[in-house]
Amino acid sequence: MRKTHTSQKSNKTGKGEQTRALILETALEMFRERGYDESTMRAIAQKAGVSLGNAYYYFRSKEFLIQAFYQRLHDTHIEAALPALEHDKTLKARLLTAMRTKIDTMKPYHQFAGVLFKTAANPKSPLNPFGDESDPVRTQSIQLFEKVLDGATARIPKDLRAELPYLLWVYSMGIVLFWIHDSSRSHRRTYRLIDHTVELLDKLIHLASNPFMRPLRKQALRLVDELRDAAESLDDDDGPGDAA
Amino acid sequence: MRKTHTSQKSNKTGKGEQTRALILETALEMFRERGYDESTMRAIAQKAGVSLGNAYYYFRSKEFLIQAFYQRLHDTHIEAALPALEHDKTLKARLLTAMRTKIDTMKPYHQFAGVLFKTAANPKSPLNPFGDESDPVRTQSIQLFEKVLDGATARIPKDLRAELPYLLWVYSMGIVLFWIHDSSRSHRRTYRLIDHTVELLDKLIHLASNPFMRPLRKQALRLVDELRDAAESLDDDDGPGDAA
DNA sequence: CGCGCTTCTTGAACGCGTTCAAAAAAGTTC
DNA sequence: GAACTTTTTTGAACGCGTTCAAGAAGCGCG
Repeated sequence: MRKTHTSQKSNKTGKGEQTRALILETALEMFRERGYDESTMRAIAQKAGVSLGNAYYYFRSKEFLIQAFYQRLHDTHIEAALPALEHDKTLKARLLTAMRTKIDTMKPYHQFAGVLFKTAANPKSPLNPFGDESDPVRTQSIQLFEKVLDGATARIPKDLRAELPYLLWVYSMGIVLFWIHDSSRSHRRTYRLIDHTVELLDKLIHLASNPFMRPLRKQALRLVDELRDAAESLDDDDGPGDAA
Repeated sequence: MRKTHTSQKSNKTGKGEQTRALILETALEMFRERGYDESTMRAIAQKAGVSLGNAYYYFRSKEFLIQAFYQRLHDTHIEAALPALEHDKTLKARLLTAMRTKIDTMKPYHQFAGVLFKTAANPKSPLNPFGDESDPVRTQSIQLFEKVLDGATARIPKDLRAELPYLLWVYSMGIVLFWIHDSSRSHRRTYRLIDHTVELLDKLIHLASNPFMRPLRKQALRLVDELRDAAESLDDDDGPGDAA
């Protein structure tokens, strides 16, 4: 896996890596244009000008192609969200921006997303958002909400503040789940849902920040911790997994 | 689809219905013993002593077999929950019983359930719990929580009370989702989660019932209504669906 | 019985994701 | 260059879910 210094002879980034990138780009393009089911491995390979087996040499399964797509989608979202967030100062506004740009970004892939989350719900799938394979994307997503909170003026107790990025990420996954099922024009239902839930969340966060609510808040946060712990130990199962 | 009156000549419930039942029972048994992936349509057909095509004559796809399994599971849960509920009077105790018996019932099918909810998360799947095909099971499930609430002594405002059965059903789906991912011994993590969430829910319900909370509660309930509306109109899509 | 009609049953066939032994290409060492 | 190893590439093959044209079985009616 050592890279051959700086490949001087040509602009290649390693022969294999080039093929890998070719296949990936071809696949992503095909997903966008034809959707998931139509983008068969054979079709992708053919369009990329490689053999079927070769595609499998670089991507263990079709799901790993989706995983790459997932990452790409997230990167695009970050690029859209960060600049937009600079204008917003209140927690509510910042949350709204983060969520709206998220849906904006995903919009072109609505039909494809259905498949994405179908497989994502499978505990054994590499796309499972709580699983190991999704760790990079998940971490980055949570970091985005970290930033959403950091730039906001709201005063939030430490205990809640610590868990909030994670909680907001889970919330965002719920919104995406709704969006997948949303067949209304321009997904207006999802945008409306975002408006309403963000407003409610804003109120809830302030309510939960009230000293009066401390005991209930503590209990709820303990629960969240437990959930998170559990979500993180999905590995040691009896199943054969995907280690071919 | 008209039923041929009362079939007088024999104890058959229609020739076809017999074959259908045979295939279904064989499939359910195989699911239990071998899990989902191992129970291929070919294997099911062979074990049932019919041809492969014949299985497809009665079940449009493999997923429709799971749908039947789903219904069966629910029936078993009802049978276990109703008697047990007679001993419990408080809301907390009744909720606990309902949820614990739910997991008890599903326990033998843990590995299988993973697949079940993988496909259930697909909007196009007949197993989608919000979709039309799941209507009977969903309605019955909500009715169970209706009964859970009816037998409880807690005083709950009308608006909340009206939505609560649905909300508790959604909650129960969340628990099941957790359970699917839970690989701890005897699923103790899930049981612990139930204990904690039920206690929290109990407190939340009482908190939300406080006149003080009326405005926030109203807003939240409006949101729930909207969510429910949206969830119920998933049909008119552009996709080809499964009408083949 | 023969005829027509519906219901039921069959097995071959298709395209899919995936696997694999083997060949080709590239890299390494003398 | 030759010999060897490693990386890359290939295409046939497998088992799967699903489809379909064709036939068999059941049934009412003359």
